[in-house]
Amino acid sequence: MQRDVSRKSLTVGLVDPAPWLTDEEQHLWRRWLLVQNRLATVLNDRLQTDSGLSLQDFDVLTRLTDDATGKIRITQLATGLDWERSRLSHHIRRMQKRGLVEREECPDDGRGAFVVLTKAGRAAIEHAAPGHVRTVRRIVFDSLSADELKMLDIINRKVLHQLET
Amino acid sequence: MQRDVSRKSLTVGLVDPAPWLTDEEQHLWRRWLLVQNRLATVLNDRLQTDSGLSLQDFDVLTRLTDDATGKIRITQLATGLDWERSRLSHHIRRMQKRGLVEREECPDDGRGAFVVLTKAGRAAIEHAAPGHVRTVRRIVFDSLSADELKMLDIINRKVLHQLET
DNA sequence: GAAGATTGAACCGTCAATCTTA
DNA sequence: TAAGATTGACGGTTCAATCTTC
Repeated sequence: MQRDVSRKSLTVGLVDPAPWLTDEEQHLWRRWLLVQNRLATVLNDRLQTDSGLSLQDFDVLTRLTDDATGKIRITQLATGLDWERSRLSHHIRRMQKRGLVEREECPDDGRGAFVVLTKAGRAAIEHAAPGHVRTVRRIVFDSLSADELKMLDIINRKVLHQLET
Repeated sequence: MQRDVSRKSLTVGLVDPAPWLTDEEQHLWRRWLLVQNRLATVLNDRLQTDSGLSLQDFDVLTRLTDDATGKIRITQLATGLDWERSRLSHHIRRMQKRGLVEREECPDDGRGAFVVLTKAGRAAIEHAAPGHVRTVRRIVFDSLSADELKMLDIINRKVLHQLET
């Protein structure tokens, strides 16, 4: 493989520079970043247009419908979403203002709190889900073969594992 | 494959609901989103700690070093980064305040402007690049086989293509 | 003191409006 | 009128500080 000569200047003068990415690696890497950004943007825009929800709203509401009672402890929800607690707290405040969720005190633990799905919140996700699922299906699952999907998941497991070190 | 029964409630009452994702598909999909978020977070944190640059700063500076003159027209840079022009404009202002880049008028086109790499900007990316490349190598390229990398790029091409429709 | 949660400040990204020049 | 670019307002995210309860 060819080294990327356009970046030679970055390594001049260094004794043992880290090897830069090859052209091929760099194209792969940039394309990957591009897909990540575009995917989030497209999904968000569709969802927003179709149902007035953001991808984040959708994720929160989905977790709430996962539970039969429609309510979850804040920290548990934050962990499940892989969000910081403060991020969730801010987001809940904004969703509450729009009537999608409510807060509720926790009887067991005076420090704790629940997020509760409202009727409007349930209606919102029921309205949004079919279209969103169709979009995800069309962009991801319908355009990749079973083998590709399997390999993609293996790759993601490996990268995730590497991210934890 | 099993349908995800926990989500049955979302489709009750709809005549021809879009099929929800199967359990397997949903795990794959959520893991993919998780990897995207974690990857960006980890790379950003490392870069920030090691060199005081954000991933976005790094991208901008890299594009500037790609050009031998170290300056690019705003719109061209925005296109290359796949950013909105206004986003780039805001970002350039913040980077300018930190001395990493400067603006320069365009002699050919009175409306246009260049972003120019400063000495400090060049020093910053030369300092940041080796560590960042090492991180990317470790997390992505070293942990995946040649076949997996090839497949990953094919997958990304397909998804990207699907995103354009 | 530690855990659950919220808050405010600062920064980032998007959108619509604006300004200037072609 | 359209293209290049900037701006201000607004919502989203992080970080550190805070408050309460365990």
